[in-house]
Amino acid sequence: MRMTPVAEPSGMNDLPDLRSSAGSLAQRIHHVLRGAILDLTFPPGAPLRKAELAQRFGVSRAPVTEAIAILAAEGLVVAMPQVTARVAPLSVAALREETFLRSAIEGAVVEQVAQTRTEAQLAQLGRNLRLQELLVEDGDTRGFFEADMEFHALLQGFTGLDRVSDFAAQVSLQLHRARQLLLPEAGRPAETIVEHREVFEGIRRQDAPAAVKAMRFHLGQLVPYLKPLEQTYPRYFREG
Amino acid sequence: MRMTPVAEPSGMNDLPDLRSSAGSLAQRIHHVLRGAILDLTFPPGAPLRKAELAQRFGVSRAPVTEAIAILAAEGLVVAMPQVTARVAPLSVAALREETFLRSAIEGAVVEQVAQTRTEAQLAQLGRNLRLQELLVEDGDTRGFFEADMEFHALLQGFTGLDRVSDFAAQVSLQLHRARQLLLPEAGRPAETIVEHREVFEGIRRQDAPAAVKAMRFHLGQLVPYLKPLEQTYPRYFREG
DNA sequence: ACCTGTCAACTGGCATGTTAGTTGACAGGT
DNA sequence: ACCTGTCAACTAACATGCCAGTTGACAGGT
Repeated sequence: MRMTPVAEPSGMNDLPDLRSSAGSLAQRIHHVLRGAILDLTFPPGAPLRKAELAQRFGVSRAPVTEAIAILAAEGLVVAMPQVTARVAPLSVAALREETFLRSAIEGAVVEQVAQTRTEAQLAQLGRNLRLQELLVEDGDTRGFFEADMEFHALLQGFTGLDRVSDFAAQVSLQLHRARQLLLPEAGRPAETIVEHREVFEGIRRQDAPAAVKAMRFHLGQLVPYLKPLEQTYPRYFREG
Repeated sequence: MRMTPVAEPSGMNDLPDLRSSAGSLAQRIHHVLRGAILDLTFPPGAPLRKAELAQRFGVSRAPVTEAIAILAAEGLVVAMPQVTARVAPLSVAALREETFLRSAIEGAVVEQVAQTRTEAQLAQLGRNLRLQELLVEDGDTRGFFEADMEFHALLQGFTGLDRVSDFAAQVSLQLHRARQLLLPEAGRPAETIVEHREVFEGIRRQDAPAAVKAMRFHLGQLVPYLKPLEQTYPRYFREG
């Protein structure tokens, strides 16, 4: 499997402004850094120096310390005492594990939704699918990526369990980063839509086993891309 | 369903010593506080005053601040800006959600383990089950609780995915606390062992669907106890 | 050339001071 | 009696200083 590397992040000079969002400085900084790590503005391995970040945000080191501590607990940065924290490297093993967990959770989600879905929910999913098709036709890869996430978020919301989305996201943090690198894979978006439609069909027919099977298949499709990804971006997978 | 309240935590004057375990002070404090919250030494609603904790541990407020920030991110404490952080209250809704997620994950775990289990693993599970029976006969509720957790941990370990245990634990934090309160429910341990045996049998016969069904049933058995639990310990479920 | 010990610059962990926001008691008005 | 405004004590958030551990360069020995 061959891959075209995407343009890599230039550096880390473009962080969103802190004035956005609310909460304590520490919370806002955590939010901004988290976003920067997830969209690869801060690539795996990038150092997070507290003094430097504090200066960049125009604050002291205290709130930055707190933010980094939380990121470390989430597994997005690796921090050892007395050593500069770094954005956590990707690892094929971790990505496999997340795929396993994500399949488990999202499988259970569609299993339930297939049994409880309303016509209104079905319509909402249908609209999202048509949007996905539109965006692929337009070649809007980034837009498609977001519509894709929206599809899964809709399903999670339909369970009526409002923390499920949070856990699902928490479990997919590394996958989220990996998918950024896989975005330009030509062909995948088209296949993805077919798989999404399969899930949708299962839900429409209230055929829970079929919906579960389709969802698991869909999520498993990422696995074959992982090894080549490691070949293409060895830097992001190394521990150094 | 009637319940006998367990003796409630007397206060919070008995924290483990910090000298145990390694890592930075902040990490160690996080670990100690986490344990105290999970075993209800710090009951839901208990205030976590930074200066007070700092003094108790014989450190400054900085590492305590970091530890509490992480606990807040984990959902074990609720923290609002400028307001004293408190141990997160229990909530029936949250416990239901965790049951859903835990069933999803542990269901997927036994599904895989049923297909891949070795004789050695089977023997290990068998030993654990006999230990559970012994502890119930002896009326060692606490010991049984730990053997129960060990049973689930063994299964998670058998997947060969070493982060699965962590996620499963992370997803079950509130449930862990609730189970502390349910420990003295007479009769449950005996039933629990029957349910565990059912799971074990599915795995032994390599009958994945049966093992999954048994595990889901087992985990779902907690749900009927939640409402009465809320009646018995309203203080622990209130937001105040 | 390689390995090793030393040292200086750097960086993070922790302590502490300062400030601003919150809370609860109390007084005064209705 | 109840509601409301005021105020003092408390507490968390953040800034900053200091010290100890780490790193990488360099010198000297093999």
